[in-house]
Amino acid sequence: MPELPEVEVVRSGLERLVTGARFERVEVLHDRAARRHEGPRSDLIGRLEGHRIARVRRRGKYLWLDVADGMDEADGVEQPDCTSHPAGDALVVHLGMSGQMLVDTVDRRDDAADDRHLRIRAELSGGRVLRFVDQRTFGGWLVAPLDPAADDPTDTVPRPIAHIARDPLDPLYDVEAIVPRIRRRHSDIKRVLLDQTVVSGIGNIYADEALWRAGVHGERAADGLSGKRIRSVLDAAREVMTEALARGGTSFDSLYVNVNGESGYFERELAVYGRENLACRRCGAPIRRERFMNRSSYSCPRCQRPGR
DNA sequence: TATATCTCCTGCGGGC
DNA sequence: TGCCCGCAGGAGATAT
Repeated sequence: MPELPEVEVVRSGLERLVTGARFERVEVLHDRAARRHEGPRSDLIGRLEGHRIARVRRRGKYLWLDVADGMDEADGVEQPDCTSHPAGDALVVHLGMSGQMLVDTVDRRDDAADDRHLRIRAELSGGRVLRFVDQRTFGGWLVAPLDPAADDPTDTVPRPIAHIARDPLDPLYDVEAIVPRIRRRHSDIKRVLLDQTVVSGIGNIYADEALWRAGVHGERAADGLSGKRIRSVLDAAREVMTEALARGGTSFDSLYVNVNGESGYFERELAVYGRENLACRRCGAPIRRERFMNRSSYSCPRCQRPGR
């Protein structure tokens, strides 16, 4: 279940392996993988083939590849300036529940399990192959124009994700501006944390972990919490995701892997998520699992009081 | 306008 | 062994 740390691990891997490469051949093997692209799959393919990957960027759980005209290093031709913000298109990728972006060399033989769930395959210059593998097909690719960011005209963001808020690891993340926004919401604090238009990158796992660290129950009303409490929740979210990123992300199974197909190790350090009936690492009380928003929420009944 | 709920999807595990 | 059902959950669509 890729959340911000897992997506950042993938982004940094892609940045290292595919920046500067050119899309030579793109195959969309499953329509659902391109369902959010406006236009037929041929349009998506046409806007990638022959174009070069200038940068790999991320906001929250979305990552995108700036695609620019121009030749790559192998062509021996001068490249355009990648440090500016190129107007043009971006390949936007969302991993959904089970998406993987795998980078291999052309001569690697795909194994059967990957073949079964291979949704998009892209041959790149330099002999690499970028494969989008997605078992549950919640993820996908789309190509869209880059627009100036609303809060920074010198920055750009793909148009379909302009509504996504900056995440806690973003240099322009402004916690002081977010706290009053959250305090105006008449909704459960966990529901607000999962709203990607308020703060992005937080999913079910890290929401539970952040709330546990801050000692706040997820069903507390956001507009009933003090600014200090909300700030402590947001700070806890940033801390836990920073720690998870340092350990390569959280993996429960083979569904989340980096670009080399390797898993992260943060699952071992989760305090509440997936630990039903196990002792709270802080007070020893058994961790409780409850249904919330049609999914599971984990909390400590002693450290996190639901309030009145 | 704000908030809540539904829907999509596939593989796994448990129960029968 | 095979079938059925619940579960996992991000985010857009739809309902209230």
